[in-house]
Amino acid sequence: MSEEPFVWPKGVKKTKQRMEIFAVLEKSDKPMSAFSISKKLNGGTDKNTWLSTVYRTLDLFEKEKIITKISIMNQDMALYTLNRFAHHHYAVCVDCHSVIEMENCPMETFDPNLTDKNFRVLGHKIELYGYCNSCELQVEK
Amino acid sequence: MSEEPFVWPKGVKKTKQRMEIFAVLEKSDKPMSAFSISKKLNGGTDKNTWLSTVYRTLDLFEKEKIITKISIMNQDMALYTLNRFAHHHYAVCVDCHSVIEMENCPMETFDPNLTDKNFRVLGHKIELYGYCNSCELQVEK
DNA sequence: ATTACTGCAAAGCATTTGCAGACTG
DNA sequence: CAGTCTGCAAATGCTTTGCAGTAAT
Repeated sequence: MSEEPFVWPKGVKKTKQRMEIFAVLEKSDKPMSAFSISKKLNGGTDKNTWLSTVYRTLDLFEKEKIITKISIMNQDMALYTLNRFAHHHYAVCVDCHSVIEMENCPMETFDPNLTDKNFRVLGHKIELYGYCNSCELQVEK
Repeated sequence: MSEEPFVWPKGVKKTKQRMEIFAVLEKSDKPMSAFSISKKLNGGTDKNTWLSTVYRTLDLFEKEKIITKISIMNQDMALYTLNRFAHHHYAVCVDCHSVIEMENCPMETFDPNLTDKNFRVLGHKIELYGYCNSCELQVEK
């Protein structure tokens, strides 16, 4: 289940804040926004403090390949998720914006056929959109 | 090649601005940002005017299913493309942000397997990212 | 001690909104 | 003419940045 706990890069200080942010991401099975992370950190309070630190930490983690930043259609905030859980793709409800994980990846069996264009593929991002169960039921309103 | 020219929805006025914005999108084979559209409209000048109208028109077009709004990873601006060209997917250079179109769609032959989760899939969005040819050559810098 | 990090406040930037005047049908 | 649109300017909301004090190594 747990992979190696992950090593702090040298020169990077292991602060309380960073460890807490990591812990929050680790406990969540869904990608989180900077704001929702900071809310968790502040114990539910809406204190705006921390937010810039959260962003800076997320940038750092992303640079260090610890997390992945994803930006979802019609959602104004970026979401972040531990790479441990990465290479998952998501289905997003166009109504309530809830996020469901896809079990497998269409790209596993697909050749994008870009070699003639000299494009070196590093990765990919896939999103489905549609209606989740509860919003589907209310579509007529 | 050309599908039906598309009908203006009733109640929606056919103004000079809207027609020009449509024309710009029609001439471009790549998705464009609101800003780049407005630059084209202003004949290359950086006039900030128009921008809100461009956004409003793009929102309208999107609502009327004339265009599709896409938001690309690590790119802060939304991009818009005529649906006539839609259901294409893109490879984006992580360095210079140039956009290359993919010829075919991995989802054509893929079952996301979400029916058990009661998610009604309306559509999808796929992006590859990596290095385009010219950036690949400069990677060492 | 050094060097990196945090909190705070202020700035940036894409996008949205309010409003009065201008234009379409 | 009536009802929509446009331009302008100001507001919004997420994210970034500068700086002086604080904490990690």
